[in-house]
Amino acid sequence: MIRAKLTRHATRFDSLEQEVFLNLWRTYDRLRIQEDELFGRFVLTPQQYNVLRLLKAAHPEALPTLTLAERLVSRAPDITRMLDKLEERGLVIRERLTDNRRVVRIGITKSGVALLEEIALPLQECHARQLGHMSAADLKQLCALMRVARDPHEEEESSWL
Amino acid sequence: MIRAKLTRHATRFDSLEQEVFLNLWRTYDRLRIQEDELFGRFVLTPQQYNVLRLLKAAHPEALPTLTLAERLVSRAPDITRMLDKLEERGLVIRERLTDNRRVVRIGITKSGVALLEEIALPLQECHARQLGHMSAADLKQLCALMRVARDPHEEEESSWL
DNA sequence: TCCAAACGGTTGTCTGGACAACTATCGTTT
DNA sequence: AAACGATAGTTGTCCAGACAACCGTTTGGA
Repeated sequence: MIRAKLTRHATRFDSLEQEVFLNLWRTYDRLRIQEDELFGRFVLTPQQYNVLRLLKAAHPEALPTLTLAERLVSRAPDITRMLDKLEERGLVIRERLTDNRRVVRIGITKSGVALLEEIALPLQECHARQLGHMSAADLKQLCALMRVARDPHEEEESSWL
Repeated sequence: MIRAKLTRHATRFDSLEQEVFLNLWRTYDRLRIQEDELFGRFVLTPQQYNVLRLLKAAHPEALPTLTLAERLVSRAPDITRMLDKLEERGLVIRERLTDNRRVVRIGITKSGVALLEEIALPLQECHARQLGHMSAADLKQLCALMRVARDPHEEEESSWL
């Protein structure tokens, strides 16, 4: 019996940790397909949506470029060009401060907010399709376990959410 | 009290489902940074490593290109070019079957196997760094919950692992 | 037996992500 | 006040991921 268990892990995964990571990757990938399809309809990448979401949360404040980049769910070395595209579409505005001309503050525009509102409902439906089959208790526990999992990999209280 | 709870979710997430998905994304991203660094040292992407892993598991059998693509953790429309690169480096070989000339079978080479063996130990260390702080029980539960989460999004028994 | 559809991969092309090198601005030192 | 380093973004360049169009091969009828 012990043998059987060992064999199972030995053949498919090198370790329990690897199993978790591959499960995480797979799960993320499967769920992401849904999101991609949704955001694709609005010509947005998930990261771009995240930028807008954060800016709306900060609204009517504007955020410095790099502060914004730090708060994103996923790392974004490409933040400048992402903002270029959002600015071209009139979803955000850049303003260079007068007291410190190095800083560029980013704010969400009216049409940015409008786009978010347009997305809100279909996004909720998307979330329901993704995870609607799970109980609230399971969802909470899943959150909790993932928080434990990545805890050592977060620098002190980074506010990515 | 109820108000406070509602407010918390209302401001940061639109729903519990969204919270789970963003947690998943974030957790995947944080842990992936470690893997990327590791595979980068061997000039491999995680997907390329996955290809080699699957081929080694199938060894000495060879797998048709698209069968291989299906089994990958993450979707790979780019499978041809990925295999091009692995072939150039002599890590895999392609052979066109004589009885059905449409099919290209992919096999891992000796030096492919050798590379995997070289990676094995540092990879284990990487996994330990990623998730070594969690108990086996928590890891198992995390796996179980993720399996439930993506269950409806898997076509019948896809063998990605 | 000949043609259309299906299969199995490949290629063209575009976009996004990654890292490093660079510019402009500011604060501080001497 | 010139010079150094630190800060805040930007740009150059390359590679991976995505989708669609394509090509050679096989198969299953008419």
